[in-house]
Amino acid sequence: MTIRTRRERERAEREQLIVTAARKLAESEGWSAVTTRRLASEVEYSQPVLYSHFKGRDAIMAAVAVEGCGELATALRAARTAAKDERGALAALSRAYTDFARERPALYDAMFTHAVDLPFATPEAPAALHEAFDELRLAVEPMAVDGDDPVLLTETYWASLHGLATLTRSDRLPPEAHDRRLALLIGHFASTH
Amino acid sequence: MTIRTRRERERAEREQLIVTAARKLAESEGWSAVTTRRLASEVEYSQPVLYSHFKGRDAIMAAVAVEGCGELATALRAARTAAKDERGALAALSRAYTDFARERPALYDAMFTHAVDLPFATPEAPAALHEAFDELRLAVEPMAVDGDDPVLLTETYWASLHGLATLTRSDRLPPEAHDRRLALLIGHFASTH
DNA sequence: CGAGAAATTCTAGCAGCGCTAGCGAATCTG
DNA sequence: CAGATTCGCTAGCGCTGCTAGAATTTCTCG
Repeated sequence: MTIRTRRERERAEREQLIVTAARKLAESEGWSAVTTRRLASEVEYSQPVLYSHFKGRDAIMAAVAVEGCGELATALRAARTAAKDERGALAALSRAYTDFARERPALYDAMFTHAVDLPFATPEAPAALHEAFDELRLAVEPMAVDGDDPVLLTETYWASLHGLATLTRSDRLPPEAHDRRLALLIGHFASTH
Repeated sequence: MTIRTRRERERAEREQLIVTAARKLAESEGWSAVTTRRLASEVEYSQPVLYSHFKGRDAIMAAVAVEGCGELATALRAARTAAKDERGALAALSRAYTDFARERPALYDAMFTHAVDLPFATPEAPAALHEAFDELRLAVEPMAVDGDDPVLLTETYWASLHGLATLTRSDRLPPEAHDRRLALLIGHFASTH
């Protein structure tokens, strides 16, 4: 029994090793550099070992994405709770969100750009994902007026942040005006505050 | 001279054939199905012919993207000019934009999601791209208040539409509430109209 | 302790990818 | 019609994700 648990623990550790290596490699050289061969050599195992942990390359990306959601949630919470009023909280959270996307592009892509078969807008979605969305909701909710559905409003605001983050990072929007676009967005969503 | 022009015309026709085939293939089976071998067989030439027209696979995607921009501009113009007032124009254009992304996902990805080395936010950007952005601007501009920079406001609104389109299409936002999210967005950007 | 069973990891390989060198055929020039 | 030039082809390189089956290690039990 103890042997079984030890082996299971070692297996879990190796799985974490793989996810960490994949993430590190993606962050430093982009997802195109994360090949199964390269990743296998990085963790000092052979290729097929990866497939005993994950269904395929995409499943590894999904695991990295879930990790990223947890960190995004943490970053958003820190920004939100440090602000002194509701509008300040929304501004700080928005800044934290787009900073996260800019500074960890590979992680962000795995989470929100790359096609990945994670359940999202359902209860079965990973807890970390719900946490990140809840942080958004806590900052956006206070801006709701009269009949606004808070969840729908949060989804809409999230989409705006996501659009700004992705279009700016791919140079489809000039980066130097990012702050002013963010201010415009906040201005329109928090006009009554 | 006439021989030269004839050959140039034939070359241009073949190039268009490639772009059209690439687009068709991408729309029906996704970009992952657009391999150089498959595309070559589709146009009934050998692989290396593609490389005499385009630098590589990405350049073919870029050509498809430019075509897509032209069609998006057309769709946006039709929606905008058919509306009877400014707010209606913004609503119609927004709907047309997200419809375009939903109905032509591969085309939309080539234009705005896939990393592609097209000049975007510069004067050297393809004319079709400027046309599409101008359509957005013409609909958004009337919503600007006092000191708002119309271009920045357009960029911000575009980002919001882009975020809604991409997150909805990848099932990261529940599709059935798309209309209500769009209404919320318009409500916040056109609050004074 | 040591042989058989079971679990695990590795080697080797498949089919397909983007891309290119270099040869043969078709076309144009004088 | 011969020589030069352009053109498109065949063949191949190094890579990809993924997997079958052999080989090795680990555990079980007489």
